[in-house]
Amino acid sequence: MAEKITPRNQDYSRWYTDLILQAQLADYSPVRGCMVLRPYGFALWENLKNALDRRFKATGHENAYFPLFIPMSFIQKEAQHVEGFSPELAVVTHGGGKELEEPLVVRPTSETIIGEMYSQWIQSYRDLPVLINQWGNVVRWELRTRPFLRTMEFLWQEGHTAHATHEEAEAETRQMLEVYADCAINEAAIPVIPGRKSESEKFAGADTSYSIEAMMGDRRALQSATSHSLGQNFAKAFDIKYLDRNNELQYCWTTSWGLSWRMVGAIIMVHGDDQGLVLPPRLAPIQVVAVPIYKTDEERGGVMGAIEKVEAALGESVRLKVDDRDEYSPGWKFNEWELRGVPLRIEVGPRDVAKEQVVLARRNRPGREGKTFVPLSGLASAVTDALTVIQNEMLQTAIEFRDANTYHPTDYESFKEAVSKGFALTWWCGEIACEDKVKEETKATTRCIPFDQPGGTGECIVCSGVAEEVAIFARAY
RNA sequence: CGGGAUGUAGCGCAGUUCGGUUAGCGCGCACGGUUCGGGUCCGUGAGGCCGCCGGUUCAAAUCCGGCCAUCCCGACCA
Repeated sequence: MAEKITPRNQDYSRWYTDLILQAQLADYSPVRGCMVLRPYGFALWENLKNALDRRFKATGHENAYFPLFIPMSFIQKEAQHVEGFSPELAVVTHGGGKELEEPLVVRPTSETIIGEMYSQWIQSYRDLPVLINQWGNVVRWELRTRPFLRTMEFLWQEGHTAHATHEEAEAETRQMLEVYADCAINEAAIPVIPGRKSESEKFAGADTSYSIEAMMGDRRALQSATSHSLGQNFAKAFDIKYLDRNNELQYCWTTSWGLSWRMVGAIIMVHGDDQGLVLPPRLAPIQVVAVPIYKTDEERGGVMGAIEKVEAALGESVRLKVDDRDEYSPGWKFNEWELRGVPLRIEVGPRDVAKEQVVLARRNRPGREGKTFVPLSGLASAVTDALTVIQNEMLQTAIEFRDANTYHPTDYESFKEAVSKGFALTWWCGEIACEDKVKEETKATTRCIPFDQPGGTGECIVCSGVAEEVAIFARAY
């Protein structure tokens, strides 16, 4: 753990992997492109998962589980879908020592097998809507991988719903994007921009795709979650039909929406600094770490007594860890817990015991600035207040960073400069040709067409044609 | 799949040019002591198919051939 973290301005991507490995979120595995999620990383993912799951339940969804294996023929039923996913499928051709009659695909996503089941479960308008979510893993044969951001196997959730009308499906799609945005902003302290994907960027098989887009610490964009309005594409491919009130057979309208452990990567890159992780209090596996400081046995007794009072005062209200390891010095522990991103540290030394106080040190304000003295008597509320303050400050800092690096270019030259150093929010005519030109010349792509639009029309930044909407262009992960 | 690089202790590396006793160093690990309000210091010790297979040689981490793996840069991507 004594290794140094590569500074961000020296090599951002090494900084990123240094943090993941040294903070023990994850490790590389013997399998190329697959990572091991270590307990600390899993705890972070679990907290995110619980925060999302609460919201899913609150909006009427239930969890279920569908098979890992999907018959090859299922994938081929929806034309766009097969075209989009074929290059990255893992396929099982043998089982039990025999060649399979039909190869099985390891799911890259589950629209097809869930669609197949929905076609059996749905008969009547009375069966609708069907609102199911699945927590699981999927596999996509990626050529270049990075921990959390792009791994061959990843953990995620995928919601799949079926509705009687287009309007209802569209409302569901938008609602779930809102859920993601709310979770990103209020749990992960990541400001995200919700919007619509361009035609070229949308999900294989969707009518319309929506996403939330976030700016990372290197000013590149990360698509943090997506929600798709699938129209009747999958309903027609899988024969998902119902009888309406007039006894007429109708195809369902379906949706799907997903968020993966990629969000953990976003948390790292949005909040982390050169000392290590900075985790938002609401999701941090350890919210508060208490570090005792002493020299003699006598001091130890007094300090540990005070630590017990800290534990009693905080009770179950926060996720507290007491670092009573004897083999490390306090300074060593400070550095380690800062590396691991614990939002709030409590220091208790002999001087504090004498004054019946403790030191609170806030992770998001390094050094002396983030340290305050708090009397033991009012500790519980001081700690919960501090956690709230940290959560809010982290979001505020991230908003300011994003806004400071978002440009509104009005000519192509300044546009090119803008996407080389941040987000460009500007008029776009909607033509793929313009997107392609931008991509070729700058490596930037349209991230989304934000819901928040200025109105009116403008000149497309690329071709100067009439544009009715503004889009975010950026280099993306 | 194209271009570049690297495989030596758990991790990071030196040694390979020009073959030669017992393969080193730092960190980490174990033990003892010392220290403890911002990564203490000292001592002792454990730990190695030198990526794999083959060849040359009295002798290979070192030379030759093949293979494998990983990383970086490009084309595709939650």
